[in-house]
Amino acid sequence: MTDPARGTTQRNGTTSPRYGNRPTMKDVAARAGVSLKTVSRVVNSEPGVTPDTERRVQEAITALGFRRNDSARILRKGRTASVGLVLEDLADPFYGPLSRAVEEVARDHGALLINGSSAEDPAREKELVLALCARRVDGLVVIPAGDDHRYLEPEISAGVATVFVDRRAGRIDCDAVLSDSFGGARDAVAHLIAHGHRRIGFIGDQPRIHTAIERLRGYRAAMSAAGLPVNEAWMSLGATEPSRVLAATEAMLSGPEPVTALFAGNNRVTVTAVRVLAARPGRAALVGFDDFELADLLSPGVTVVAQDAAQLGRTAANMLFRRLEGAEEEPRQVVLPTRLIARGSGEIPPAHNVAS
Amino acid sequence: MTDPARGTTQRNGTTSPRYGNRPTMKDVAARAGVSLKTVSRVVNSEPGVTPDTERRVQEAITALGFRRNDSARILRKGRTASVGLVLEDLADPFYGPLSRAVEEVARDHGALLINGSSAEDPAREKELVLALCARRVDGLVVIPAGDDHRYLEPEISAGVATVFVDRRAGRIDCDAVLSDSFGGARDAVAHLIAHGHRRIGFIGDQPRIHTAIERLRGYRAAMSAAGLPVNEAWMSLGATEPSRVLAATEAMLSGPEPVTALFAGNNRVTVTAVRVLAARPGRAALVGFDDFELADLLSPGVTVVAQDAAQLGRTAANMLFRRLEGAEEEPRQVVLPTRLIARGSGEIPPAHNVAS
DNA sequence: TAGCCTCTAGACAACGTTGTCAAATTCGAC
DNA sequence: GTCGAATTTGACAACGTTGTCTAGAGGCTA
Repeated sequence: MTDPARGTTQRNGTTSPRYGNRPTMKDVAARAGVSLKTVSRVVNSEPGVTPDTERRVQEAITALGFRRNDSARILRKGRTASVGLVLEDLADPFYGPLSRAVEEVARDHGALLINGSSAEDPAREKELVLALCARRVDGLVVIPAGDDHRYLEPEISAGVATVFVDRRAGRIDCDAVLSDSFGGARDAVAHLIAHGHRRIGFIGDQPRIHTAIERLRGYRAAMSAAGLPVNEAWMSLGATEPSRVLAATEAMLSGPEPVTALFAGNNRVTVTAVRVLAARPGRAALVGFDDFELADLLSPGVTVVAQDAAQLGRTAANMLFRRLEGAEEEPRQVVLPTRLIARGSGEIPPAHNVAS
Repeated sequence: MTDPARGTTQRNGTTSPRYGNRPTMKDVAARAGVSLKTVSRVVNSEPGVTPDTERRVQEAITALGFRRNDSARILRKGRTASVGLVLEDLADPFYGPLSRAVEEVARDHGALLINGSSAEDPAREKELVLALCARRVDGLVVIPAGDDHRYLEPEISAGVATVFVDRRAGRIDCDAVLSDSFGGARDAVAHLIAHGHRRIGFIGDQPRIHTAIERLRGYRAAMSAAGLPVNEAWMSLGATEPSRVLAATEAMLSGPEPVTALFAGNNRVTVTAVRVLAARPGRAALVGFDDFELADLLSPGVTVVAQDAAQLGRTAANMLFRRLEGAEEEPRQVVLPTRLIARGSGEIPPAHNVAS
């Protein structure tokens, strides 16, 4: 037995396919009494096959239940017709639509989507990205967890088209599609200031993450533009798990200089903040980054800076396929605008909240 | 040029890798002055290589930026270490956690996940499933859109392990992991009846979909167990897009025999129903199938029959890998229980709602 | 030093497909 | 009936990897 992939090399007939395995073009060819290449031609609808021959081949294909092995095809053709998507967590409602949008564009180009969740762990991001490269995906869409992507350089220069989404690539020059985190954050905080707030808290993601820094920058810019001082205790960057956000929120609302309004740095933080505020007496104002379903039905409705996740995905995927079709431009960074949606929670005046 | 996959066959040195393409083991071997097989041994950490040889090979690998081509490996080994997941829509918050759960199990088994959205279109489901089979995924997790899966028979008997989730397979005998749609729906409606409702509406998914039928059955069972008559106008199955659900809800609430409570057949229907009810004077009771984020923060909180999407995915993936590891049991159907979570919206008594 | 055994390394075929090229066949026109 | 062109078909190599088998180098014992 020189045959590694076969469990049993026994045969169930004369020239029929090997037992327990799928028939190949060779099997089809034998059954139809034609050559391998003719089968290939029929399977790929290539010209130059008599209707009669084609019929015989088709019959053999049906009879044997043949299906072309795309692994072999990929190896031969050098293109996998698949793109990889690495994101943080598919279960996060922000990434679902993004992933779906990438998938749709891929589908329009006849490609399948392989995705993986990094769980916000840089090591796992790298592991996933490299596994996808080993599979020779034609292109990669990456929502990075880490901040150093030099490990991707050999892959990119070997021809793996890559587009970063939502966060910039770290230490390499690469296509990216971003939301205007800075501007959006600035607008959010300006909105709170316009409604009379002077002590505003910011709870954001881990400082390793690009958007967290940008949003903090926007927060500072808005405060400074209004001539307001900023207290270190009003800014908290870290993991977005509920327990930490809860603690940070409580601390800001009850410190020596309690904030009267909160700016939440992403959808998960916002939801936790809503819970905390709902459980507290008094009402603090709140604006969140990212829109979320039902934000309008809460009371008060939650004011948010919305970014279009699907549009991010679509834009990135389109850039990717443009590159795959041979575009040789310099790496580009596209920044999509955000939109402030006022629903009430940002318009609660400070007087309602603070005793004195 | 007998070389299809290469754009240019020019070389950039003597034995260096081909221009514009990735180096192969052959290139590494040439550079390290060893044979192909030795490189393979190093790459796969096989024993029988001197430390010195190994070092030379590693150096060549690093210098050339070699990464093993998994397409070739897959072809040779006969296993792709990937599983396919076909679902309805990755952007739906119900499927995100499910997909993530499948991914985690796959990851534990060293496999990647390829997913595709059927958009609830049976033709597209079939197309996707067969594309995945052509890629020779080791296994398939399918949330079916169609109701006839005989097209999968040759694939399954050729060895593609397959598990259906959330909905039963149509016209074939296959592993499946389901939620107790019947029981959950019965509980939901019984809850409404217990709070005094006698005219209850049901808005569900398209009747082609297994869960829609089961939930309708549960609705009827609860009504009939309470000795309540059922009016055809109180039941509406169809697409879950907001416009239809809105129309159906309005019709039930304002017909000649208006309902005083609604049972919504899935998360999307529930959310639309919440919107409709919020915009109307008077309060109708509501229970939804599927839990959703923030259901507890609405006023009133939305009572739901919760199913654990992640658990569905995890269970299915585990069944899949058990099969892949050689389990030869009969096809099994696992039914996971649902849980009624009372939050208030189901406890609104009919008197509050109807004028007379 | 012969004989045997172990360990390292390489030659070669195979996985299932597609591109190239050449052979065989058909057809029409002279 | 012959020639040339067009059409259909097939033989073969190649994609990049891994499994098998064998050759050689080196160590040990007698």
